[in-house]
Amino acid sequence: MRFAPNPNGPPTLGSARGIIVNSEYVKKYGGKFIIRFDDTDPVKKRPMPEAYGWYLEDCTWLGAQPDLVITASERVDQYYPIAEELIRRGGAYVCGCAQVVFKEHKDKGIECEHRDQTVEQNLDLWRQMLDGRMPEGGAVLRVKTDMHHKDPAIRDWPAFRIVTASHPLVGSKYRVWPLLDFESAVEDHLQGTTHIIRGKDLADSGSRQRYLYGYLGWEYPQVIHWGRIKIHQFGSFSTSKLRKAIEAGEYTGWEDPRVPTVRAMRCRGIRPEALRRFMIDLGVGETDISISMDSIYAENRKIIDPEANRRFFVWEPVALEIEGDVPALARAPLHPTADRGFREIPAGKRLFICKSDLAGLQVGDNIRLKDLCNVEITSLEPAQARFLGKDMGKRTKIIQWAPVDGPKVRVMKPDGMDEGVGEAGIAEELGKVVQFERYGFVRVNSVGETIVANFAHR
RNA sequence: GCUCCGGUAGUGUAGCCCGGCCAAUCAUUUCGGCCUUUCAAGCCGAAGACUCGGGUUCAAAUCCCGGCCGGAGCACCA
Repeated sequence: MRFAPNPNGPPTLGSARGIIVNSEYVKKYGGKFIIRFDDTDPVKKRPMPEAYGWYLEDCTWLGAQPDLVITASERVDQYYPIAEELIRRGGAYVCGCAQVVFKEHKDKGIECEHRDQTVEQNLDLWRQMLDGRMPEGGAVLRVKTDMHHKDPAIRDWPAFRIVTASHPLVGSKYRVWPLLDFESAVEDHLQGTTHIIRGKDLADSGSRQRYLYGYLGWEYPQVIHWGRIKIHQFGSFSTSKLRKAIEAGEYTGWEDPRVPTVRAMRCRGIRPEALRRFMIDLGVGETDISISMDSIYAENRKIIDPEANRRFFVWEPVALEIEGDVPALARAPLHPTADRGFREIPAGKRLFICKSDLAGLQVGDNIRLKDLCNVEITSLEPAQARFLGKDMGKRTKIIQWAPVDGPKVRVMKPDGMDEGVGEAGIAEELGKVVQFERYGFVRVNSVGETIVANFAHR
């Protein structure tokens, strides 16, 4: 099995599906999981040098360590002898038609004059392509299929073209570059690929590539196609679009919580196992699907809920003055069910509560400040209350609070940000996932003057 | 225009190949209830689907034909 990305950005959730499902089949049935970088276009889909490493990192994080990593751009000279053999067997010809001309021939099912060239003529022209006597755009090497094939998409397809631009990885080492159908077909054979899962946008590739396999006497792998995947919360996205948006400064980078990359998920505290379960559950259907992050979040919650410590965070804080014997210190459990000890939070007569909580209160209401005490609201503006006692008593509304000298906390969310004050202990959770009570799960990303956390989900 | 591929609850998914055990699985979602020092989690319950029309058959989600709807390919992109 293989996963064959173009490294023009880091893996997205769409890539994650390919990585996870392919590697899962290998885990289940044996075989090898290969990452193959299809980076044979130095211009239109120009690869990004950093992205190669990003793929490997994210694969490992996703629990899909590849058995082999190959990079097409470093192997182009291995493709040339195969092209030559193909020409010798009469399976390909050098076509000098202008693009628009050939397009018309294709649509009408007309064979061009280059198709009848002899093997010797083709070999000579091929060498001219290789050694620079042929200009860029001057000719392509075409695989002979059938110009009367009922599906125009299959008719004599191009296998190599001349590109003089420098490649980010191998520079100007090659001037004749293979196109995907050729490169992919040859590598699949070279690596002994038995099963391919790929997007249904490549469904016609099989028909094209079978001609090549036929000329060379190779056996074509089993293929499954799957539909497009869309995510409600992110809409449709493409790596190149994201890249533009990031370069334009719309996002802080590839790890921005608003972006559907694997690394952004990691920085939000989404666990690889949650992604794996989700992607495996999706299966390999051919239907286009439009999924919701909710399912991923639900999987993730099952994993992190038992592990995440609880902390107080008050967004849009407003001060509440309390009259009476408010304890100076609160002892709150780090986790509601697991026996993990307590955290101590300084309290006192002046505390922060959420503006939205205050908005739901009326004078005379009794509320519980969680793990601290009960109070009765005596005034709304300014917010004032009276200490009632430390005991819980009968059921009352329970809200969280924060000390007035607590650290500033900023939570970056997929759809904005929240700012407020939290308990000092949050700083101890750097890099970890915690639950801000009555708010949601976050990953603490940086600790400084302001603590910055990325929102995972509720 | 030519070609190919799909269509099960709001969203995914199982079942379809090899027709009956399907008054259709599981998850998510939404809504109730229980529990609870979080509007979390957990537990209990409810809601909600075979695209339509023909045909074959004792019997169709499953097989056949047609319509409708959706997606993809027809690049010197991947």
